[in-house]
Amino acid sequence: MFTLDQLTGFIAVAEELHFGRAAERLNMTQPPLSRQIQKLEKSVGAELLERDNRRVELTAAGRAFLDEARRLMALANRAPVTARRIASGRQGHLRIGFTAASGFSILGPLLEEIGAIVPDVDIDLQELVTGEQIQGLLTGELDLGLARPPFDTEVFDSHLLYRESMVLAVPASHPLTGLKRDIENEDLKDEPLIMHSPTQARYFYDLVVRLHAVRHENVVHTVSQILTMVSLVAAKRGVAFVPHSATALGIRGVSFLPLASREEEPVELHAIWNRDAKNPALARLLRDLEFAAN
Amino acid sequence: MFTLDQLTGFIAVAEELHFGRAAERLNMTQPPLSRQIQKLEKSVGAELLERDNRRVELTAAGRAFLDEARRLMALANRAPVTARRIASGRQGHLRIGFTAASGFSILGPLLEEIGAIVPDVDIDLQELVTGEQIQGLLTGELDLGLARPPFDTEVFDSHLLYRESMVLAVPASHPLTGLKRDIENEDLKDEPLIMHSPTQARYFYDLVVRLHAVRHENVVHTVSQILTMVSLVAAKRGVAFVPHSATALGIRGVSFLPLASREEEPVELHAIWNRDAKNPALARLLRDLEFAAN
DNA sequence: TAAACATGATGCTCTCCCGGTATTACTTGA
DNA sequence: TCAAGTAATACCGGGAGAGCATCATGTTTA
Repeated sequence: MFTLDQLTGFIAVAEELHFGRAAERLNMTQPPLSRQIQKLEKSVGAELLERDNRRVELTAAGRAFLDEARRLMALANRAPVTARRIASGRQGHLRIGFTAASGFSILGPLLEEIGAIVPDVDIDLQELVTGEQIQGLLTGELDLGLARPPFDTEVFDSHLLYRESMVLAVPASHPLTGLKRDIENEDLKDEPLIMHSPTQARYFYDLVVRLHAVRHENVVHTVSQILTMVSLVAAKRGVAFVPHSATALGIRGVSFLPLASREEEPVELHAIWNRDAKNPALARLLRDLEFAAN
Repeated sequence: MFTLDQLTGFIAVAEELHFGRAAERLNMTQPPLSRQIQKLEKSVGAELLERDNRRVELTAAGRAFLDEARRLMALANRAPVTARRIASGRQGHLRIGFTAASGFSILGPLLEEIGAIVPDVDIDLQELVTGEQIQGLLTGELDLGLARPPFDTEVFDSHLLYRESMVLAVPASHPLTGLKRDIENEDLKDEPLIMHSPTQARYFYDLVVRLHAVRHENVVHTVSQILTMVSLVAAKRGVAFVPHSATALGIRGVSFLPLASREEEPVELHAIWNRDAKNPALARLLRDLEFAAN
């Protein structure tokens, strides 16, 4: 097999058509360059340059090989650059999971910020519920999640992205829409309720139970996605507790009413990532976004 | 700059994810392989493999670099093969000039033969009159010509491809078409004649003058291309001496009549080439077609 | 819990390759 | 016929790379 040095030598000679000048260009003397070319020709198995003591010219095989040699050197020069860019996180792939609700609030601005920080990193987006995101982060299929607590802080680092209030979604014609004050738990004691799934949407379930003293006998549906909830409200199946960002969903026939609550903005959205993830693009992103661990 | 050996080593380790087995595959021992990888990483400027004492795995940069390394090695392996094929004449370019008339006779079968002998050689065809072909062969813009004598046998080698008779082209309604015998020079003493150019079509000019005692006062046009001649005959401008292959042109309104002649098939077509042409594809073609020099 | 094992890294030595200097061989032009 | 130019060759010295022996460290096993 030939060496890249031999290729460099050959390219120089092919361009200069003169061993002495080519050697000068390569900061070496002529004899070793002659030998380089001889070895190259031997390993290629074809005469590349025709040379008598007066002139040097390319053979047909040499012209073709010159093309290949140039391509080879270009590739050889580019490969380390690419590798370094990936190692430094300026280039590469980033797989981001997000919940449907976050898609309507923080996702857009966040992606814009990411695009400004690492413009050459390809972003793969996947809409996934929190549980699926956790799974993906564990198996390495995901680099970053936009999800809700709780998660194992032994395994994951996180950064609070966003807080918002909880609001009550009601059918547009509902009597409560006439109320001039925040909704109290008492106002809902006879309302049919569309409730979060205690397994699939445990975060909301726990939050609503804790803050709003849900009467379980009022629950008419149990669902896991905010979008489904709002659709059911629009269909007049009942009322539902949803995060404020759900107002951006733009579904007709639904009104959103403020809730009286002990906590101002109890709904949290976190960016979470595997503590020992290896993706350099993630590392750079976290650094530049100043998502200090935890 | 890294070496191709380092790339080979890296590819082996990346595929085995085990230095010992990779070294075995490369017929070497493990320590120099470890050092190869270290040097490669240093020259690339990025960590490509993450290795503790138990496992080896690729970094993100390593995965990308592996792709590039494979491409590089594939190119490096292919380049000499291509060069050898071109040097042996099995691959490459062949530029062939031909006269319009030969395009209707020998060119098709010849190209078929060439395609069978050197299927991977690209053939560039150019229709050129003999003089232009000679020029092209001298400057190296052409490898092979299909042309008529004379040419300088000091510079060119040649091979007689084809002989044919001369025939007389006359308008379809012409009185001579009634004749039941070959045309004699005497029959043409009052016929308007479309004649070959003594400069541009010197071969035909000389031939016709020598064999058919042209009366110059009968010449109504002087043209250089057979196709033009036959068109003028069709337009009833006169009669013309053309090679027999002109009957294949398929122009309406023209009849071709046999000529009495001292020579059976006086019109020659030669393959000619520059004696010291360098194109290996030409050398192989001439060898395989058994076009012994001259 | 300690010993054996597995595996990548390191130290050392030897050989071979590569580059430099000096010289040769050959061609060309004055 | 000689001078100049240019690629090839001879010879030598330094450095890179391969192998062997060994180390460091983490895992498995008794």
